[in-house]
Amino acid sequence: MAVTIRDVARQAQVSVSTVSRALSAPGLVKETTRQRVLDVVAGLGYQPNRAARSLITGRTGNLGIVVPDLENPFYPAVLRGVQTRAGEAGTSVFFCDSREGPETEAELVRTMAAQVDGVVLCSPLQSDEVIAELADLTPLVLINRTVPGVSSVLMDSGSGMDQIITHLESLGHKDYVYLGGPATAWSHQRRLQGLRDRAPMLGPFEPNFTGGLTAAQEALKTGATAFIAYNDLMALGVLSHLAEQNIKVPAQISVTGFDNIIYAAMCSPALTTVAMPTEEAGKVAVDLLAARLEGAPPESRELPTKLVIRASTRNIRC
Amino acid sequence: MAVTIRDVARQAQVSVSTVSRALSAPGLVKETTRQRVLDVVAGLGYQPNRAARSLITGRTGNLGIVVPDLENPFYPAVLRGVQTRAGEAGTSVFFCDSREGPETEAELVRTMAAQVDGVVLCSPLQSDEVIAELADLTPLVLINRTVPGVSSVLMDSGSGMDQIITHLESLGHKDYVYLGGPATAWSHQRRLQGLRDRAPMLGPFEPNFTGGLTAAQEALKTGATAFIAYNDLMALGVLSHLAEQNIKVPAQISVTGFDNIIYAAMCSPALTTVAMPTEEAGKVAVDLLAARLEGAPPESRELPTKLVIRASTRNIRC
DNA sequence: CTGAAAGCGCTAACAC
DNA sequence: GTGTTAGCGCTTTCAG
Repeated sequence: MAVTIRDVARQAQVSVSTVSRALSAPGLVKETTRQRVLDVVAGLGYQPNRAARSLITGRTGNLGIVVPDLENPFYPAVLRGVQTRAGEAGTSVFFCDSREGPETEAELVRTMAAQVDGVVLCSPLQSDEVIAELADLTPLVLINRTVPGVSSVLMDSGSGMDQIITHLESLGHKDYVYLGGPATAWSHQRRLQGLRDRAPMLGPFEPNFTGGLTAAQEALKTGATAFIAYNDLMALGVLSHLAEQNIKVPAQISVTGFDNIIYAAMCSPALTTVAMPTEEAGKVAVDLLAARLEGAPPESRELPTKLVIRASTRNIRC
Repeated sequence: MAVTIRDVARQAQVSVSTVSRALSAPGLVKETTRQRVLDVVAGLGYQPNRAARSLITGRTGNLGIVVPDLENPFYPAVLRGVQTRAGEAGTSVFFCDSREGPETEAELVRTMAAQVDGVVLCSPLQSDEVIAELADLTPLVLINRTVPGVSSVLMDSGSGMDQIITHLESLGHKDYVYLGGPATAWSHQRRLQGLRDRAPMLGPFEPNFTGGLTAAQEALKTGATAFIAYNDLMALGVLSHLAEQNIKVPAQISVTGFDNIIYAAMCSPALTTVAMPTEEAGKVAVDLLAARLEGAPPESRELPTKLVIRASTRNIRC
């Protein structure tokens, strides 16, 4: 059997409560005794039993995150941020991939709720009602989605779209088209708002490579000189289809994405895209969750985005 | 406060032990009472408190996985497999990214050990000794690594290398070079074995895009007609460098990778590579872990790999 | 087949 | 400052 708090107490010649206090409320115990306890703890390699602790405190010291698609590098990046910040606080993170399934998403949160102190929900596809219900079950922080009364961290998609269009127009493009993502995705709606009817929207398409393949076909029919993809994965699909059709990017058509996933810099031509503060968003989400656990009211934070100009966009006159 | 087993017992007019049995040892209770209990459970929405349960059983019902680099799509794929199989068993999974840091890796396993029933360790860079020590701490399953006395699931890298070379030679290549990965990586060693000195090795290089950039530079000096990259990420870097140098792939040089990450099909030219049964490996790892928990001895399983021929390799005479 | 009771390891009143 | 004690919610003997 593992070493328990009693073993430590016995060897340090104090009571179990003193050991407990020395460990979790250092201020309440005399420095010398505390040191003695700590020495014994180190000597015995004592590790408090989390189950016992959480049984009594009601806290698990864990947090959960559910993402819609781990194959989209956008989410691993968020995950890293969450892990980093959570790790600093000694919190472990449960992870789940909902595979773009709204019901799965809700189900996963419900399952997690029982064993975490709170969950981070990335780009949920659920209705506001369901999300509000989930937030009722466990402290919730949304990423890229707002629901009244629920904390969230947003990445400014609207401004990102604005930056893309400004860039495109500065290159002389007048005829561009937006290749839309899932209608229920908050990011998509925000990008649409940023578009302000300055370009027609096609779609919705699946927010992945395959979706981009399809989107490119439709977009070609419009005669537009620039394609604005909902995200990088889709843009990669667009690039691939255009390459296959022997259409030169950016000579004939300019293409932009969203997210700045690592492959955006690796493909050719390298993709002009909007960088999202993914890792930062993960960290902020953990902070917001921590605040909620301390009793703070729900809060929303919006992080800035920034256009990254690479090789997939070019002056129309060239 | 949440509903407890006592609430259920009271309402179902049975003792708590009967409720407990109805839930976790259905055979020990009369069918009719069991049904009554189950009805009450459903009605009240009772969920057993995991902390209390694990305090007494010593099991957490969780498992952990640590991967070296979540940005390499290879690992999200493994993660998915793990999640899928674990989910079927009602097990949750803790996740951690060691960012290619051997000490971090060990530290993460130690931290996890306290709160999981076992951990899956992907492509560890640690020494056999450290891994054996970790395996002593908690049931361990290795992916892409063998250590005596520890369960592992392997993907047949040697055969993959063999398939690549056979393919290359069938295309008339005689002069090819292997761009090596981290010397401590088991996969790298296995690939080297598969090479059987039929080609020189360069490197080691970092197993990522940047590493590929560097590797391509060195490889070009050799005058080889085909570059075999340690993995796809590296191959992507190679492709990128060659494109930049205006060297045509596969017309002038053929390039192959390993892993068949999703981007291998998305880049241009699409990459000839060795498909790894990543998701399957994740599932098998969970199975092996479950077996160990049941008291089975350590076991190793090797999964087959398969060459996927795409557009980055071509007959040397074309 | 079912119930009573004894803890699992820890924290948090409550005393001193 | 420190010790004593009563549980947290559950499983598991042990009786019946």
